[in-house]
Amino acid sequence: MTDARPDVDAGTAGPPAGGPPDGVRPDVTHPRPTLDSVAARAGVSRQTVSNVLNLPHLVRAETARRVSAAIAELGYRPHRAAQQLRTRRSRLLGLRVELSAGDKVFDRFLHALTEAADLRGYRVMLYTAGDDEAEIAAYTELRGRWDIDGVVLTTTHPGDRRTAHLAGAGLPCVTFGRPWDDSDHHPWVDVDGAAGTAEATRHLVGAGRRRIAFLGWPAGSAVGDDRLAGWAAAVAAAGLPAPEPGRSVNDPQEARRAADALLDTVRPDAVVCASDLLALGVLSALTARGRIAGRDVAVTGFDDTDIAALVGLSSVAQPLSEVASECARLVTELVEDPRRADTPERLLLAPRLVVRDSSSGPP
Amino acid sequence: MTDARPDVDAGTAGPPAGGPPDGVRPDVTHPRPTLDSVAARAGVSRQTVSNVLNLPHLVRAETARRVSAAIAELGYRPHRAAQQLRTRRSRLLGLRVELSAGDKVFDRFLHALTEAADLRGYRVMLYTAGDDEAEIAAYTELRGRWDIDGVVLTTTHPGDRRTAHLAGAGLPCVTFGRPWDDSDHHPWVDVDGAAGTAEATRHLVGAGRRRIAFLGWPAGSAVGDDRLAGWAAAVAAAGLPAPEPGRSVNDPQEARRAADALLDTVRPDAVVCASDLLALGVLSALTARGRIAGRDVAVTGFDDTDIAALVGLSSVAQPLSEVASECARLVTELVEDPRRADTPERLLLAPRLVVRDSSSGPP
DNA sequence: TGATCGGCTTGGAACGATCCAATCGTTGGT
DNA sequence: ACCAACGATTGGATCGTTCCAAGCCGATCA
Repeated sequence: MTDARPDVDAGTAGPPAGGPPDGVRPDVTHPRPTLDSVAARAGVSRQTVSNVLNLPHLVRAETARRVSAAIAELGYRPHRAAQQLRTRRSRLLGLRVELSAGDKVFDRFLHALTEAADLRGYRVMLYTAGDDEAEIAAYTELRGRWDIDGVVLTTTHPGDRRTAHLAGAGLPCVTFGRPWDDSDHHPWVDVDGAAGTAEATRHLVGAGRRRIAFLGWPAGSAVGDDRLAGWAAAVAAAGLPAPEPGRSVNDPQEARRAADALLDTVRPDAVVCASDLLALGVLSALTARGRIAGRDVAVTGFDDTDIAALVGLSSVAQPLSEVASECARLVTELVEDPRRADTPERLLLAPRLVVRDSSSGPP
Repeated sequence: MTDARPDVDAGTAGPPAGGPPDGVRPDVTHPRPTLDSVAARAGVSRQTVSNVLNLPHLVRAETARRVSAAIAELGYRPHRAAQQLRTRRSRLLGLRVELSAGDKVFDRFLHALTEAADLRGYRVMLYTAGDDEAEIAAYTELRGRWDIDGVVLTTTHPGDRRTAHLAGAGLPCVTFGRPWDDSDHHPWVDVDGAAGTAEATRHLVGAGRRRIAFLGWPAGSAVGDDRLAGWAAAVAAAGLPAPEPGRSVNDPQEARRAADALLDTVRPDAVVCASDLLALGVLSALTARGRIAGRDVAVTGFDDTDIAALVGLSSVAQPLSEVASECARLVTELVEDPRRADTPERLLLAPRLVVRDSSSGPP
């Protein structure tokens, strides 16, 4: 349930009592309660009921009590469509549904965002788009026809034109992901990837590792460069060497090859990886040469996917619930007070390392 | 955000072209076009415009043309909230967002459903619920306040009380998943698990395997029993023995143990598994004893998850796009013509085996 | 020619909420 | 005791669409 208000509903206690399978009364018979019917019952006017709900300070306590009772008895709930027609607010947030790469990250974000939005009286409405241009085209429809109040964007990248369009259309938005170029005139929430790899690196240093390599994606990826930077800074801070990083795209075969090359050339006693999939490549390469992850070479991944838990891989976990609830907060605040657009908030949240066998053996 | 893609900038083609970043006109100045403004422009009445859109056969061709032109010029789009207020139809479908088990199944279904619904002029709205009772409680809010037209349920199970409640409340629904007990007075779409394991079994028979075992979940799981039945039927049809099935919950360690036991006692030359995770247990057990999957023992999984593709595991894939589009069709048809509730459609779609190395070597 | 019929078209009412201006009832000041 | 000021409450208008019953018009038929 969503509402924080005193809604009765009841319906719970009573046993099914046999007979037709509805503890729920078929509301078809009873017409839906409206402001007027509540007002009639409480012996006040329509507007007073509305005030009780929206501007309680205008109503005398005694009156408010009577009205609340009537609301509860009738099971009244304001009708969104009517509110929306009058106020031009839908309390609907748009979210583009992505085919995630199998890491449950988007899934979990989606779940958390739905809950966080719910707490604020908003709902998440989905849309799809083949690419950014299609998404930009979809905004017209989403705004004009469905009247969404705001948008949550999830995969920012350099040269992202979406936020500029949204700003131009006056549609509030937040991004999960920082803007990777200058255009940051919108609020955003992101996870500090560099802090994550840095924490992983420090953990390895603390475990006695001295030759810590990095396996990342090809240079030029914003997210990837960020994660690399964290490792580089941490090894430098520890006074350790920073061997040339390995590079691979996110593909099992390719990752395995890159891991092999890295093990051969660098001969590290630990590898920090930019993703769990890359880390799996390292684990596989280690197994193939009869070496044991966590004992011979420590390995860490990134994103704390199911696979990581499955194979005992230490991994950096993103605080997705927090990200989602901040996204919900920022975008709804912007909806409810557009002046905030002038001073957008930016949040960089710290991830946290989940330690498993792959990094906890003796050095 | 996280994104596993190493996205190089690209920056696409078009230069920002300088100037303010909006090809979009700020509609703030021009008030939103309404039926009335379109009517004025076309020189007809409000209702005629509405008829052009909703009941075109009532309007003379020439008039319709004029009206259409006016609609196009003004960029008019009917306002959902107003329509909804009048017609009591929101064109919103509710879907409970689940924390899936890491197999991308729910993700892909979600994406496909959003697209399929879109094609029919509907949108998917998300909600969460801790358990079925909470979900049932949420219906009141979703229906009464958000006015959703229908619900798509995704994880049916024996003793599922949700559909009965929805029927009682008169809220249309479809389930992805057949009802596992008698109460099937609602349309549903499901994937024929038995057909899937049967196909996998026949494939193994065709590849020369003669001692085909089954590794499933503990008895009593509806989905699991179904998948087992397909295997049992197929081995029987081939005149092969049906060894006692192995049983394990969906846990890596446990699956490995069960696989070991199965290999020891049954000594099969092929194993059909009820899930990819169980199949991974078999693969792991094989590797540990120096035997090669696909050559010594053929293995198939179920669900065609990423992991299956990753390790070259043959797996039964569900036709999720089709499931989603049928779900969308069934629920929207029900919304638009409630009489169909008397004769609910039921669809059992056949999955398809994706053959990989784990089952394609010589017997 | 005038009444009848059907096809299009029309304006008014309704959906259920909020905004607004006006009203009512108290209280306080003089 | 009267008026002003203020707080609480009221009825009417409004958002943009669809439903409804009535109206207009030209064509058909007696």
